[in-house]
Amino acid sequence: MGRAPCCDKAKVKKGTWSPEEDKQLKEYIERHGTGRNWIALPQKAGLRRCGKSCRLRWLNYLRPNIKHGDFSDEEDRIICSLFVSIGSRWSIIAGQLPGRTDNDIKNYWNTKLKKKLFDQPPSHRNPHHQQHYRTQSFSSNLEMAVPFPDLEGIPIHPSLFDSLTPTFFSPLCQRPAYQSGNLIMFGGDQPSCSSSDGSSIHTGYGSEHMSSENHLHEKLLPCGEASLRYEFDEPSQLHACPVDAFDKLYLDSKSSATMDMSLRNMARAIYHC
DNA sequence: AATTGCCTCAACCGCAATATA
DNA sequence: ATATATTGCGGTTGAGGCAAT
Repeated sequence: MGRAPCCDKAKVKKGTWSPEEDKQLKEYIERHGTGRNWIALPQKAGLRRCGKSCRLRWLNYLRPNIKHGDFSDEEDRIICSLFVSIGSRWSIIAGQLPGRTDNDIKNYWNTKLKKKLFDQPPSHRNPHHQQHYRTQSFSSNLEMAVPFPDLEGIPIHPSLFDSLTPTFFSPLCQRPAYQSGNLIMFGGDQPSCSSSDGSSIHTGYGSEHMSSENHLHEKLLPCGEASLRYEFDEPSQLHACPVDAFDKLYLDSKSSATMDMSLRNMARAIYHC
């Protein structure tokens, strides 16, 4: 028996919100608040929408002081540093960027920032090139060692590898990756980054997950305990730790060249192996 | 001008965590 | 302590727009 649906799918409207619906929702919330009950809200507001849909619409688009588009270099830098350190925990990353939503940042990372950082070949519109990228394969027993002097001591979250998987090293996602000194290793007998069911290891935020995640970090990055501990209870603390580490990648504050080059080099090295 | 294919982003889905009865 | 309801989150999808052919 499956989970009960949050609303009657047959009675609720789906798809893009109309300006009238936006107005209706905005006016209702401005007048009455959310009442901490999104399930009941659409009915009270006279909307034929699922409560979750209303919540998403409000949080991502209608609430005041939302910023859209035009991410600044500083925002890029914060997103990258946090992603490298904590992975795809968009809500936490969004917490460090006033006016930005997790959805916006997620989209931005997936569609632009990732490509910008990893300098995806410009031939992506060419089907031949694309096919080449997608089908490039590695020997199942292959072990690679990629030198990254710049990354020594920097905590790299396993999901950084996950995030690259579809485009850059799909075959490698089946293979463990770990850092040894200033080498990032692929293949070999080290423990895998993936959970037993094949899903990413960074799903879940509970303390149990964190301890297992740290355990993985220890395996992945034997580069000092200090860099392995993250305090997730207080998001504001996140800013200092990873950004400090991340700053090691910068020669000066004017340019992101060093960081870009480090990550790009990693992507290139992986790709060209 | 028409077609094809890629990119973007708003929205949905399912699951885990949390709150409440 | 347990069951149920609700919220919050990250992954994924698909419509629409755009560029290349």
